[in-house]
Amino acid sequence: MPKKPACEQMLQVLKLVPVGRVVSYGQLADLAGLPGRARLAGRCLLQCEETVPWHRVVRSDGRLAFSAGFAQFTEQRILLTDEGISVINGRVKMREVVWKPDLYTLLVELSG
DNA sequence: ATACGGGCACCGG
DNA sequence: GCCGGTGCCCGTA
Repeated sequence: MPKKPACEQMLQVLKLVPVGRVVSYGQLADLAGLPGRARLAGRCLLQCEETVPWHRVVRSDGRLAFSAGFAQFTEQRILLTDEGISVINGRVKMREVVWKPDLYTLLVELSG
């Protein structure tokens, strides 16, 4: 795994999250080799300039990070719904939609 | 048992 | 210090 700036590595991982699946901020950080940096993951998405599936990132308990009533909350709900992920009471059912990547495959994809 | 929602500790930038 | 696109504990229903 080549050494890269933290945000870039997390965005790399994020791009691999398949349609219809989600990851938590902490999971994204973990997979990027930055355990315990959940909030950093959120910051990366905020500052991110390229196009990434930001809507596939939610809190570890399934709640959307944005507060209900904010435009981005609605946007995320719509994007997720379009992918077949139902958002009820501002949260998704992690048991059903969380991404569980095969770590070996992930490593290969990040390397080459 | 399970879901909802409030609240606060955590940890960089 | 201050401030988050967090995590997770805990009381309720």
